[in-house]
Amino acid sequence: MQILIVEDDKALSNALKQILEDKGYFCDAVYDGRTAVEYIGLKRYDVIVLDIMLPVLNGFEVLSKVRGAGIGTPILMLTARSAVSDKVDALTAGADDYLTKPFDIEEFSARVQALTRRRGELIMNVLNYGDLSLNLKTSELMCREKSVHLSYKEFKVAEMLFANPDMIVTKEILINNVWGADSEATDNNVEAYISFLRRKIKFLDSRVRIKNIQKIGYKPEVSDD
Amino acid sequence: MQILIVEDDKALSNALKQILEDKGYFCDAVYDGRTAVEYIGLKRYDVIVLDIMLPVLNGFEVLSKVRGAGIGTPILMLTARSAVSDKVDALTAGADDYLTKPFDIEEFSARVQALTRRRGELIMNVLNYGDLSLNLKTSELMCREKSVHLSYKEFKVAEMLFANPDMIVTKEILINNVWGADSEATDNNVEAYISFLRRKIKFLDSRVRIKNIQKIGYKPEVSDD
DNA sequence: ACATATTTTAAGGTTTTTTTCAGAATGATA
DNA sequence: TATCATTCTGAAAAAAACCTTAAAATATGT
Repeated sequence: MQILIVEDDKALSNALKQILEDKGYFCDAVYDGRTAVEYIGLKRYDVIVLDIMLPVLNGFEVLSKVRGAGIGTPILMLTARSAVSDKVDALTAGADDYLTKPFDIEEFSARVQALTRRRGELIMNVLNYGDLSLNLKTSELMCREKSVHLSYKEFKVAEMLFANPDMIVTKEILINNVWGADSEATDNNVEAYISFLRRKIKFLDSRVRIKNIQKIGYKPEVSDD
Repeated sequence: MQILIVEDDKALSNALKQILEDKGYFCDAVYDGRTAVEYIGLKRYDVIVLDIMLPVLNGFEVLSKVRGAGIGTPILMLTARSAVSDKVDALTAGADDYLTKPFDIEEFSARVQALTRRRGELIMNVLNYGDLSLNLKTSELMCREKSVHLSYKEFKVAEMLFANPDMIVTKEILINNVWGADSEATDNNVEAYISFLRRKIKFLDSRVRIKNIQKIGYKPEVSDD
């Protein structure tokens, strides 16, 4: 398990490194945003621990570059004060979890460990796709500043699509997973919900699109414009 | 099962080796393109995992040497970033599957496993013929940079032709497989679809042609010019 | 029970796919 | 070469799949 620690306070950085290495993780530590982006481009990490206050590029800038490059590595953000707006910013910017300084060591390892669970059974708070992030706890769909609430079924459909971005999700699969295998739901139900989701994604000014491949199914993609 | 890992990032290489050996595969790891070609010439592998960015010879060059030597070992390409053109290149150059870095471990093993299924029941994501490759999931037909979407029936016809490039596929077989044995479809339906396909293949500037043998059927071939 | 939010249903519109058909082109045969 | 059968192709019609929206029906919370 490879972890990147991005934290300019060297004392803290060393401490975190120590803690994680004791748990058997392999860690790289960097001390500014630009170097972090370089490292992330070069090597595959399982988790990135990212401070917000950083020289050169700050945490949010790093985050948006990373997500912008289509890299979905789980990110644990370290926010200085407990300012609510920072937490919210971190999550809307595509982080998977955040922790407010000062924090408890046990708390810290627990969060990292949660993020290293292999995907699928990963306990994530947030599911990222493109510039969108779906908060799995609150059903909020966010893109940069904006955010909308998804209804239960909208949420389930979005989760299906964004959790398996490589595969094309058929209407049948959606019906089975969202409405239930023995339901009466028709293709039109799915179509209606895809339409609802598209409207909300458009409202968020996201670059994500839900593409239809006739007779096969739906698949999310990131558009160019 | 013998697997060759061609990846110059030693950390990643070791990780992949570990993963595959845990699953019971025997792995060799090499760190540059030339050595890879040597190994492949010497020993028979069941799957080759091939990075694109490599010292001495890059992934594409290795791929074309291997295929040029008439070696058909399934190849899983690792492309950095999700640059679409790289994916397309990998597939058109004769790879059997690709994976975008960074990737999920489960995803990786699943792909390798898919490629080690004994041929015939091989689960392929892509069907190659000449300079064309047909994405079996998305119904995209690609040739170098370009790519077009095939409709359901176009796709089925193309699949029939390219999956059995040695045999001449009769109209009857096509009708049975694409339209269904009890359908009303006439020979002209087949002719129309062959025409659609030819137009799209021409649009892609491919060297593949669909040849007609009077009163018998159709067969794909690679033209000289 | 009321207001609010969610889900279902249905109808009309749009787009894509498929079929049809007629004329042109090609190939086989005498 | 003339004739006939087969195949090719483009345009248009028909069908199917999909999208969107509004309104009706349900569900949920206060």
